[in-house]
Amino acid sequence: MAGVQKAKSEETHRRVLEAAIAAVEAGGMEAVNIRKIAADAGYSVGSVYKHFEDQDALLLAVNSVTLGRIKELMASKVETVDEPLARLKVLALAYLGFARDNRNLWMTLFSHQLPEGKAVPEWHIQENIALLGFIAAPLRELDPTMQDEDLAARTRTAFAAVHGLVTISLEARFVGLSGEKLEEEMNFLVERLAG
Amino acid sequence: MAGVQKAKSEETHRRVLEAAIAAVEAGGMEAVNIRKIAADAGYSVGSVYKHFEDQDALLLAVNSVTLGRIKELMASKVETVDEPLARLKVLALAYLGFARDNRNLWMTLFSHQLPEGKAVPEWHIQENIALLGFIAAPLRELDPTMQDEDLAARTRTAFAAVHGLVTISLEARFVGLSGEKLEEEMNFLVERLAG
DNA sequence: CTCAAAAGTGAACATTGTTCATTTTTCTTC
DNA sequence: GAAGAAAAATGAACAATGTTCACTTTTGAG
Repeated sequence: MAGVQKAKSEETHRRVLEAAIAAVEAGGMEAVNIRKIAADAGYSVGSVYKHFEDQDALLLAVNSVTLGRIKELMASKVETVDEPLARLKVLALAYLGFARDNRNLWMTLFSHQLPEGKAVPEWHIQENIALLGFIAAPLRELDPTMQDEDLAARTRTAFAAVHGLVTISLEARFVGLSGEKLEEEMNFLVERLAG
Repeated sequence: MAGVQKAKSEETHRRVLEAAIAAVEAGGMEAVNIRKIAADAGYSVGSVYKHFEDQDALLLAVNSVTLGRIKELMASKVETVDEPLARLKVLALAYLGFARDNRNLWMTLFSHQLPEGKAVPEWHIQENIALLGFIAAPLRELDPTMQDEDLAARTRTAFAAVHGLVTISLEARFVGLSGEKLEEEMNFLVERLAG
């Protein structure tokens, strides 16, 4: 009759996290209200704190899931294209597509900030850096002679540029480009940077 | 003996806004606590609300000042360089420099989000778009044959790419490039996009 | 069966954005 | 200058929400 505690603990963790993800999807970061999350998941407020140290930790967990989804999406795209430059374009468009289709998750991923003094945990930094691998590989293929250090810098630059275009396109403060035109600009950007 | 009301009103507005700017500079967006702002400015909470509809409006005012400073900085740089490509590089590095030197103001400018349903006021959108003019001009010089519509899109793309590089470099979640290497990448980015 | 540990609860507290009835100051009119 | 209206300023009170913790219930081990 052993294992009930473990199963219960895991289910609670999962259901709380799922409720938090659903809340973010529905209403963005601001919608993560501990009382609401607890009620949605079917527990009391106290139980949430048994599984997540505080609201920031919960949001970090949500962001970790989001990053996982992005990584999964990119992994599925990588296999479909051989030619390095074309692959980079597909990756960039996939990243853009994810942001468009999952606006709230994506914005939470990048706008949630830990309070001053609290450092981003190393495992989460690694999750982010892992994404860069998808970009580094084709860049390496395009220029095998590049030094490792330069490749690393160039990879970050390429990612950052694409990320910026996605960011600005979603910003209400700028009148973003929409639809096809945006995708054209994305292709232009990748071609100029990597071509 | 007239004009006292106007002067008082203006001074209160100014001092509240100054306190809010100081708070953001010192501790970021989260440091904007109405009670603290009121105390710092030397007024009661109620007075803050006589001049700013709510916290979002106050932050919007702070962001407007920040944008003004960025604009001023860019305007001062534009005059120093004739050659279009070099001017773009100077502008990009100035933008990066501002973000580094005014991290909290810069991050507040781009991470403060209005609650769902509240639209960014048109005057603030215009303030943002005004920045693009600095970029559009040299791009036009570099390619006078470009269609207006294409120039507008290319301008946004160039700005977005630079903005992305700045963003990522400030993100704790990524291990950003630092110092000289970052400036090298910025120059590379501008050259590839506009050169 | 008994007791310790883990899971779960929810009242209570602290912080903070916001409102509004009230007071104080300034302006206008006579 | 006096009186009333309008504006400026106040701060207590309310509501929402993150967090804690003493307590109850459930599970596991001996």
